[in-house]
Amino acid sequence: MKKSIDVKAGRRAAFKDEGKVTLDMVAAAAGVSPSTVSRILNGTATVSDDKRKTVDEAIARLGFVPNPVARGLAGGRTLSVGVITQTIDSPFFGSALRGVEDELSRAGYSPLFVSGHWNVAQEARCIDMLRSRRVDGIIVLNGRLPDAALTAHALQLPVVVTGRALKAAGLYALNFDDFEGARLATHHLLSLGHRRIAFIAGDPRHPDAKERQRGYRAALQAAGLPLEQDLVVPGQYTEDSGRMAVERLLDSRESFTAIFAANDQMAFGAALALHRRHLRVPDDVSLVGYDDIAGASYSVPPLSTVHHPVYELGQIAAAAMLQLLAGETPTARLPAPRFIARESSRAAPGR
Amino acid sequence: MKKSIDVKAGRRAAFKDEGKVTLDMVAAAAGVSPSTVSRILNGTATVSDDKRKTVDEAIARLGFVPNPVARGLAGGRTLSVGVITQTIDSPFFGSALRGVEDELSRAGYSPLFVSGHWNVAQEARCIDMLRSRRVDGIIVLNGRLPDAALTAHALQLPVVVTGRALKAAGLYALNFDDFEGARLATHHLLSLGHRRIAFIAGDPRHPDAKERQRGYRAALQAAGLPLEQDLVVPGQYTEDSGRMAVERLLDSRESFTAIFAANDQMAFGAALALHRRHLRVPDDVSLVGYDDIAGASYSVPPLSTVHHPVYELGQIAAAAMLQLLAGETPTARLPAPRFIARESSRAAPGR
DNA sequence: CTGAAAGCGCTTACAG
DNA sequence: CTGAAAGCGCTTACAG
Repeated sequence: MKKSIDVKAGRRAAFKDEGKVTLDMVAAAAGVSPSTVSRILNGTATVSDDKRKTVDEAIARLGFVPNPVARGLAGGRTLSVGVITQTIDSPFFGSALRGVEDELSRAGYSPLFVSGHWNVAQEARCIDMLRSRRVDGIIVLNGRLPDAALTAHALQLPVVVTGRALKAAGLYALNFDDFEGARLATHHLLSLGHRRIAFIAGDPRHPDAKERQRGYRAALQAAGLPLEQDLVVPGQYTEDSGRMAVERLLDSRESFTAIFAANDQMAFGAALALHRRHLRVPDDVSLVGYDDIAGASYSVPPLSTVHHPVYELGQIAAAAMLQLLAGETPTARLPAPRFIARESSRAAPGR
Repeated sequence: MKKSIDVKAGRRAAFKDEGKVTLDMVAAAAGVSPSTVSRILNGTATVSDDKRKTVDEAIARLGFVPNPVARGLAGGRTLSVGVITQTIDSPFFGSALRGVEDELSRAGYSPLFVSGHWNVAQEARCIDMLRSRRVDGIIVLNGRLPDAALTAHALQLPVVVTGRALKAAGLYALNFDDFEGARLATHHLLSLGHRRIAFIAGDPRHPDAKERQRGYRAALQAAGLPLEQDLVVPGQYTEDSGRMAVERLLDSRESFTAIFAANDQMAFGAALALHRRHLRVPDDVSLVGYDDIAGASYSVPPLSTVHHPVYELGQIAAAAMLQLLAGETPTARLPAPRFIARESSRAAPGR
């Protein structure tokens, strides 16, 4: 339900008008036409050096700042790009947002962040909202929007999407190698001599969760170990689901010497469950997470995990968007995942 | 350095034009003037019921969505409010952003998030950017901007600021009671029988850090205990500063049975330092934090801390902004801090 | 209660 | 290389 708000009334009552300087004023001050000022501003067409100089001076002297709103109306571009994030306060995507912001602002663009909450309907509404605000392009950070919806929008304005592999006109997809990351993590545990490695799976609705599980399996297989179905327990990427998964595991009396959780948040939940049962990490059980979120290096003990360069993800996504906007074809790829051994994992007992 | 980007070229080459429907088209379809459609859209002036009906139908049939960019230019309002956050990926402010977003979107407004990075110059640039984008108002989440700068801007457009007490025309300030929160936390430790309670102070450049220290002192004083300067160690609100503070404390051979860290991040660092020295929490040392950030309930052991309703902070700040925009005077206050006892604190040894 | 007209601050074909 | 003019899609006094 929209409240109706009489802004003008409030404004009139309380705020004095800002003494804004317009492009026309600059033109008058420099003794040229507005068109010329506009051209200089945009680097369109060629302008004689002396005119450019007087105009530049006038701009500086008057402290002129172009009005992006007017620019948006007249030129069809708003210098803003929409960013659909799932939860704006996510520990994982937070730094991606910073990466986007930093990269975009270099080129004079601003991000418009909206949250989809992993909800298709909500994400669709975000896109409508962003398009009604005439953003120049849209960056979609993961989410559950169908590929078809994305490719359809990409026909109308540039789209960069993360978390899936997809090829289409006007669209660029960026994806982490979750398979490889999970393989590395599992391999780490194997190389420490662990043979019975439990796996706490992520939310199966996320494609990355499936990839991570595939990586876990592939590593076991490469080591010639069988996949024990009983050591694989479902989770939802939340702390609490990690805690419950370990409780279930412990109650099943299945033996294991290590746990690989498909993300750090579940690993934290797992650590708590182990602590409650008086099992020590890593003395009794080795624990490995995934993502390397902010808290990972300061948990007790510090968590061994797979690091994804998330800040770079944001930066690279933004850079790709700028290329798309410039009519170029992006080619950047994401850096490979790196395993970071900290203190939550050590050699298996008796080795 | 700004890259120059020829957007139009890219757009022309790759994207087909969106078949947008304009207000004029709606007017034509409904057989009324554009003015009338505009009035109906904005609830300005009175319109006869039958016209309203035909117009509403035309809007629905054509799927018309007003263009906020044009609205912004013509009406002087953009239905967007700037939000200066310090670090967009902060564990503390993250949920405030969600609160802002949720509340604003109810009224059809969108937030424009920018990061000030606790840097006055950067924050000032953010404000310039937001104003050049013609936001209708600005919400400043803490930060270091001088009060004078804020009150000056508030003369021109509504400003809501958190993290400081300030009264001025067009401005509304919202502040947590950090003094009280710290008093509660210290009192909790005292009531458990702790007498030698170390305090890890926050970044002294943050006013809340001073308030928290005041609260600590006040509680000791109320209990008739002297303030031991040697038990107060400086920190910067980061995990690492918490870790170092505890190391310093331990090296000083000062005796203490509990630690109160001025924020959770420092408490995590403290916990790690204690762990490294083979001191158990809470068996050997009780530990209390402040903020109740996301990880606090899942650290090992779960951290006792002071909870500030940060999501509500965002919501209330946004609601106050909407009131300011409507020419009303906000009166909402923030809820009081609450102490949450978890497992990192327990009775002092010998009690 | 409703329209015609001007204007918000820019950009961009169209001429020259 | 540069200007005059039209236009982006709305809102809002001004009349009636």
